[in-house]
Amino acid sequence: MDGLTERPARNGEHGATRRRLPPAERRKQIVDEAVRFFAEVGLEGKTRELARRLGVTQSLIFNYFATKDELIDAVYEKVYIGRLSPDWPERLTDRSVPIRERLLAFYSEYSALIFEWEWMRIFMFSGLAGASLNQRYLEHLGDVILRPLLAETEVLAHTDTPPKMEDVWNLHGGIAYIGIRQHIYRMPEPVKPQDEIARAIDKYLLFFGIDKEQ
Amino acid sequence: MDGLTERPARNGEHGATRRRLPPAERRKQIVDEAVRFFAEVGLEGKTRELARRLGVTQSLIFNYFATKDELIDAVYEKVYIGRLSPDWPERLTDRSVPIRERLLAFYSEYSALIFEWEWMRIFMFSGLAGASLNQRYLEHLGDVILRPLLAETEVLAHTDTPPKMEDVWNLHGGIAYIGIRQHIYRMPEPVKPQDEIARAIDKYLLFFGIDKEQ
DNA sequence: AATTCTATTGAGCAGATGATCTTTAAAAGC
DNA sequence: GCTTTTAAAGATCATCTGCTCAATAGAATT
Repeated sequence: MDGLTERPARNGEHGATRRRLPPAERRKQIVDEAVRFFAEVGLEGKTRELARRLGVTQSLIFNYFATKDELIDAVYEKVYIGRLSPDWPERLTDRSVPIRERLLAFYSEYSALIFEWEWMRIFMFSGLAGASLNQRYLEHLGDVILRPLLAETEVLAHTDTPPKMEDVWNLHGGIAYIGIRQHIYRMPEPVKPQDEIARAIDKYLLFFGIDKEQ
Repeated sequence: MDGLTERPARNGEHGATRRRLPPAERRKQIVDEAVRFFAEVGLEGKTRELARRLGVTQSLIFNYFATKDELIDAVYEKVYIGRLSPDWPERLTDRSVPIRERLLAFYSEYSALIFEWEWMRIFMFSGLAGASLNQRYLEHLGDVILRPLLAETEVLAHTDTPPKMEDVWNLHGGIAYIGIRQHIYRMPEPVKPQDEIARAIDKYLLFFGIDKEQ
């Protein structure tokens, strides 16, 4: 109506208006910002607001993604891909290393990934939305991480109550909940998350009478 | 344009069109359906779709709620109010009963409440949206349930590592994660959730060397 | 410096969405 | 049975939203 609609603001970088990026670079820029943006406001965040944050026009987004769903797919891909390192199954089952050490190493690395603000929130948003990626990720996690972990526990367990898959999920859930509290419920971060993880692991091992040095 | 916009469908109840309800009753009907609806699709669910499910016109909703936010507030109120029974703090600290029994009783009742599909999802949606109700609920939970629980644990603990608030959160989180897996991530429900809760509690007590009969 | 190529903008459309207001008709009072 | 009251429907508005497309201008090539 007024001819002033959707004028892009200055680009944050260097405070100068930077136009005409190479397509691959611009595409990456859009996806990166979209990850932050959707993590903050949810997948129903509006493309005009995203464009404003990018300092470009809204129509530019549709030059790189045919539909908003396609952009969301790119966000999913960026966030989900490479999250589960393929060498963990091997390291978790390396019996030359004490189980406690293996667990500490795994959850030290893994928590650094999943306690990330963007991952945690997009994972939750996509879970609520019923995205199949979410369920597939958890199935995969169960198959390549938790099930092997159960097998390791079974080998070492000394108690008469045999370990069950649910016990591994309980260990995992108790740790994941640290991130949920922080990033979804916005509660303060524990002073030393790594210590809490270690205690959760020790609680788990003790329950099955597993010696820490084993 | 065509004069056919937004004609309400038949009301599900008795298959008959039921019109002109007493205001209090209609209001309750709207809130009840809104709870289900928003739990399913999120708080950005559209009022027209809600009206369709109710079998009424969209404008009727705004006859009972000035704005959509006001409706959402009513949903929050309905879902949050009375969730934390006021007599739990007392029962959790009743030392004439063994701690394991107290914990089992509490989490048996509490999990029945929080493992509810609607609660779990609306709690998560409102948490992601940053609703203050969410943080206030968790603060309250920490104050009246978890902190007293820590005190009880401290009294009975036999180990040299003193229990910390984070340990109680870990117990709680591991249990809450059962519901999250089921209702947010849509994974299958554990066969016997009560058994898993019992195991989580035993794990917790064992870690602090607390005798189950104590 | 002129030309070409194409990343980006500017303008706008069609349908959706929260909200308003007038009209209709179900039920209570007489 | 007629009147009054008001719950609910019907119509519509202003704005928002995903998306399209022609016009513009930045940069590489010649």
